[in-house]
Amino acid sequence: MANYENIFKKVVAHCKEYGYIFQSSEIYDGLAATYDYGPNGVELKNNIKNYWWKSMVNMHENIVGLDSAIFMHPTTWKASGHTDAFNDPLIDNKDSKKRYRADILIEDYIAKIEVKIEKDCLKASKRFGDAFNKQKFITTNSRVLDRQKQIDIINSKMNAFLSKGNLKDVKKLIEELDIKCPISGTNNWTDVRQFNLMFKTQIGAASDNSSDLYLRPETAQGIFVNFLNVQKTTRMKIPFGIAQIGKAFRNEIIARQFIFRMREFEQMEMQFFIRPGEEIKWYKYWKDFRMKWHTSLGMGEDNYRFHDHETLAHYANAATDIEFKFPFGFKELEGIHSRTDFDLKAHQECSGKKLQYFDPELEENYVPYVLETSIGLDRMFLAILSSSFTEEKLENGENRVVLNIPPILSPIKAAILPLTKKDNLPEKAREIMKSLQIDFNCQYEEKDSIGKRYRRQDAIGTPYCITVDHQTLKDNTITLRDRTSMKQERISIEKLHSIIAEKVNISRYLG
RNA sequence: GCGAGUGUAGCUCAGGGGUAGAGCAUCACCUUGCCAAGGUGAGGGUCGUGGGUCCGAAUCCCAUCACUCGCUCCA
Repeated sequence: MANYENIFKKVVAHCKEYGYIFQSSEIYDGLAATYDYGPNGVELKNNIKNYWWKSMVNMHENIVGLDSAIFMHPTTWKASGHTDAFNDPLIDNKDSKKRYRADILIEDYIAKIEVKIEKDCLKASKRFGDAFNKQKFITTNSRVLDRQKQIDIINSKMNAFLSKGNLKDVKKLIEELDIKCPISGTNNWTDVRQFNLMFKTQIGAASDNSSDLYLRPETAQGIFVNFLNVQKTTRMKIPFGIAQIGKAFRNEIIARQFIFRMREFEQMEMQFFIRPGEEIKWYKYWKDFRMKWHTSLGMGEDNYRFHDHETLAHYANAATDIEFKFPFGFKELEGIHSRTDFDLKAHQECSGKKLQYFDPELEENYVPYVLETSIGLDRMFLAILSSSFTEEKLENGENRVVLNIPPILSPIKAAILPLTKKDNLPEKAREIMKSLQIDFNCQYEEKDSIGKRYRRQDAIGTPYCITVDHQTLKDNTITLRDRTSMKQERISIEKLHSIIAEKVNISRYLG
């Protein structure tokens, strides 16, 4: 485990040293869990986006793209359930230092009373034997009725306090019920505090007549509210999908582990609209398809696994995660959720606009069901970097650090290196650079020894190094060095373009 | 928010009351020319910030800020 942490630290340091990721606002001591993508980072990120977009949008006739705004009408979040579900009242026990959701503490207390009722029933059924009628017992037995009354009172009090945001009374209720911390066994509680997991901001420059807005906590809702716009303008027929890449914001209580969990992050989402009743078929299809996308990159099939959810979110009836083996263990990389018609129905109710589809085959109107695939772009970035980071011991005893990034995703595809700075080699090298850079991101370097330049390119994951030497001037050949094997091959300049193109050709991966 | 740890050069770190250090990196010149480490020279730091103790603080004390890790949350 210590070794894993070590590798993770090295990856983080490597990201900074080679221009992949910087701490945000570093000159002001940084901002917690916020990071900037440097020159190589932004290239890798764009390449990941492109690889996803190609596979999801361009290669599916029935999936189209969208880029919806980060600002949305506040009612959106009412409809999606985020305004309620993203608001957690939290309370700490001062003795055990444990933090709990205040409402769950109370609910657990209620659950205990319910267990008592069950026990009463059990006892009674033994006593009455076959004549026992549970329904009748519950509605008539005075002890059960008392317990039920207690539950109802607690529930209504809690709901009243929570909906009014009356946190002091929530604490009072916990104290009245003498709810104790399961760890410390004491009722030494802090005040209840509200954690709003959505970022709030205002629209309108004058603060007195501005209205509250939220930064979107997921991109999906922009797709749902545009469902009809997209369907009508593209004349899509169900089943069809809408894909979107964009930033989302969550005020996580803790945001840690480098770019794995940030408050500002980027998602690549696709919502697939289907006939009600066909969700399991499509759930299976997308599970399979998305896993194939991941393994197509060749980063090792053992590094991925599914984690099916047992408890489901308020909108889902089936859910799985694709987990990746990060340096700190298997963690969620992508989610595939069967979201039923929860979202569209909720928007239909909140907006008063019909969000239905007329199915010509079935000759009926319905609110489509939705199958979602949602992958964290930053997590994908971290997955690629942490799995491609390699420290090697070479035969001559030297160490080499190389990023074995899948070539199609590498920020730089080829480095063009004149062996020396003289004898017209730089001019020749720049000539080659010109012929390649329109199709491939290339880098020219003439500083330092050739070995040093190779290692620098290894460290940023450049798949090919092209070295121009004196022989090049005579016969138009160069040496082509492969990043992973370090093998060199003498080839003619005319062949260069097709060799690189073959290596980074997307159909090699997704074909 | 609580607990622990860390802040010294671009990076990795040493120094623990008496003139601010090393390696790597950077820049210049020379040398070499296919796998990071040749030579000479140069630049770069109010030792996270503020206060205190002291003749004197990077060093001791107090406060504060930031980051890292752990706990609570995670659609």
